[in-house]
Amino acid sequence: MRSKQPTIWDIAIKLNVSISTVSRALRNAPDINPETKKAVLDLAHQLDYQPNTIATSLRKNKTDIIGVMVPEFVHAFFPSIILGIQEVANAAGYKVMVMQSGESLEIEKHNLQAMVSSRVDGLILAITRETNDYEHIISAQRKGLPIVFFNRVVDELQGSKVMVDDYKGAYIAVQHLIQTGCRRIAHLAGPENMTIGRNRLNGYLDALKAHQVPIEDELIMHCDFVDGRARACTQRLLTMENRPDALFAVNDPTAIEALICIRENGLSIPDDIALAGFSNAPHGAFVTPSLTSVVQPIHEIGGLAAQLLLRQIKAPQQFIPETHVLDTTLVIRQSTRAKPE
Amino acid sequence: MRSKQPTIWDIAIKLNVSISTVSRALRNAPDINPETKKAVLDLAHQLDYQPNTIATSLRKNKTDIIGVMVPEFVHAFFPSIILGIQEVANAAGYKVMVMQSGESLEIEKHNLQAMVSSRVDGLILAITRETNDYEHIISAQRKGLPIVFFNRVVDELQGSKVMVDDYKGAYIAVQHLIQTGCRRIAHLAGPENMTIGRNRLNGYLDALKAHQVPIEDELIMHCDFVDGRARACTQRLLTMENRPDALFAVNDPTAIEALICIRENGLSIPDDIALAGFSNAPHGAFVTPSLTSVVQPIHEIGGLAAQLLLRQIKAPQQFIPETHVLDTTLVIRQSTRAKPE
DNA sequence: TCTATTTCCGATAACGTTTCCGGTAACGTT
DNA sequence: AACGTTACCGGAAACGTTATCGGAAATAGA
Repeated sequence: MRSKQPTIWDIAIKLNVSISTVSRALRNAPDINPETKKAVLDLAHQLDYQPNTIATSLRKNKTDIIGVMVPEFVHAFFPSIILGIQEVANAAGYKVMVMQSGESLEIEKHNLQAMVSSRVDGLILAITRETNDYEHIISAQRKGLPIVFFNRVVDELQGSKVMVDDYKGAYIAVQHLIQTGCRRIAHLAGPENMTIGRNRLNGYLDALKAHQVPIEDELIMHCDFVDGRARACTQRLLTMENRPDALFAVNDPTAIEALICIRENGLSIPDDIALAGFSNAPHGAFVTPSLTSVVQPIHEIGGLAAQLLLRQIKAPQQFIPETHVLDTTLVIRQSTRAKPE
Repeated sequence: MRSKQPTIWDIAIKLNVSISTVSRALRNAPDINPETKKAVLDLAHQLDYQPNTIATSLRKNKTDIIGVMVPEFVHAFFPSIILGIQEVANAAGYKVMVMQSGESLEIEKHNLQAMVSSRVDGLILAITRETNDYEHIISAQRKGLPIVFFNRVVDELQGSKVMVDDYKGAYIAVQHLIQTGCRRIAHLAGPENMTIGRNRLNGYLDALKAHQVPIEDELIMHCDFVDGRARACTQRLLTMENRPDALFAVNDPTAIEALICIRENGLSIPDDIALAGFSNAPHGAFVTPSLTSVVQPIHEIGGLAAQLLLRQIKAPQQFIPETHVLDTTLVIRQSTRAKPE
């Protein structure tokens, strides 16, 4: 029963002109009589004609679609970034196709293939936490697919990258913990193969060194963004003979898991244990105690990534990869002690 | 510099066979010599050949893509549903294209056009809060596009619908407030043109009636899902001469706005004012006090919607629209008083 | 009046697939 | 020896556009 959609053929026949003329009218080409153009447009509107972008894409060899793949989007972080991407992409006449890898390398590979097969004009990508083999990505790049990486960035891949100053963010967060009197500061860390994890760890380490706080390896727990692991790690930390008096979490979801665990153990924040996160979302403001966190310009990340990608799409030959590092700042809330003066 | 991607032509020439043969090999058709098939597949793999789905879509007149449009996805509600959609869609060999309307009718229209133009095989849609004209949707349906509606559902449109038992959810939430001693219960309501808003309002009203609690019109505030309005409404309620002793919010984001407002006014929850929401997300568990809320089977909504859509796609002629109403239950947390015995 | 230019339009070949319709060769059956 | 079957393959049309090319008519320039 599916009624077929009208094509330029239908319009051409009804108006007794050629499909060339119809095509010209629809994509307002210069050499056409204003009257016939109007006739075509009127009929098109009357038939509720919608151009078949598939045919156009095949012919023009471009889809005007940019793909976005993120590990997940149930936390607000990636959705907010996608918002930023969509704004600049739509403004430039591009559509956005969103996929999620679910933190699975296999799905990432599969989705990437699908993107390549659908001939997206470019891709904005945050890799999986388990992505340690980059052949599928490099293969796509070899095919000429422009890719911009963000958030989860890795040295082995080349291409434009958008990241934030993870090192500085971690440094100032840990410094703040030290300055408010904490001495045994644990770190719920991210994956070490990713720049984001390494930089935050380094910021943590250097802040400790700079303030002559001894580094203890058993206080560094790798949670690696996997759900539930932060809770287990926190539990281990809390039952140590010499309990830490502060936690610095690699991101907010990790911090919130820790917060719940601490609360369940009947300890108070920040009196027994202070807690700082790395902001993925505005939600940290709503938990109690509200979360001290490093904030990053989320919206800007998406917009910038899209801009870089569009630039590369439009001039692929003279394009030189750029790495942008956006600034981070600390927002002090209730989960850390007030600065003593 | 963009290297062109290999086509079945390249394979055919290198192997000295026709493109028909290559095509047969790639989509393992029956009548082909196993040896030539192997040769084709080997070369395809070696060239890293990826079929051009655009050409396939044009030829086969279907894209194997289902579109999803939601009002927003920075809150966890819609992303969770999309997760459910993706699972069943991917399992059935479909890709999912996600768009958001940003609660704007204009963007909804534009995106819908884009979906129609890209010839998605079907659409799962939650309309905007300001969508009161349905011509664009009906027009798409006339073109034969199968559409399944969810969450934001409206009587004027026909097609399969997936919703939850809003009436019952609201009823039991308000009943619980009454049974824990609340007498002046305000409602932060949703838009009245949407079934979801009406049903929750009716549940609220009927619960009051059933327990002989007088209905006061000035306690019903229409926040209509717009950011910030719940806060203003709550503020108005709190400064009334005769302050309500409970709030029932149409959803959790609304409830959380109210919670913050109440907290800022120095009032305590649930002692001064009890608060209940309608669960869009698991986040209600993390705020303090944790939020009493009506829970709905979020994941199931997406999966069911996708199933209904796929069924309609595969047998459009003998398809009869179905409306599914999923069950809701109440989770009692700290934002309402404990049941008195 | 004749040529040169402009204005508008049609025919047609692509784009990369799938699919229908044949066609050849090898084989088995009478 | 003639025929029907089978197994495999190629040709070519089609999907709905865009873009190139050339041609006819109208206009301009001399």
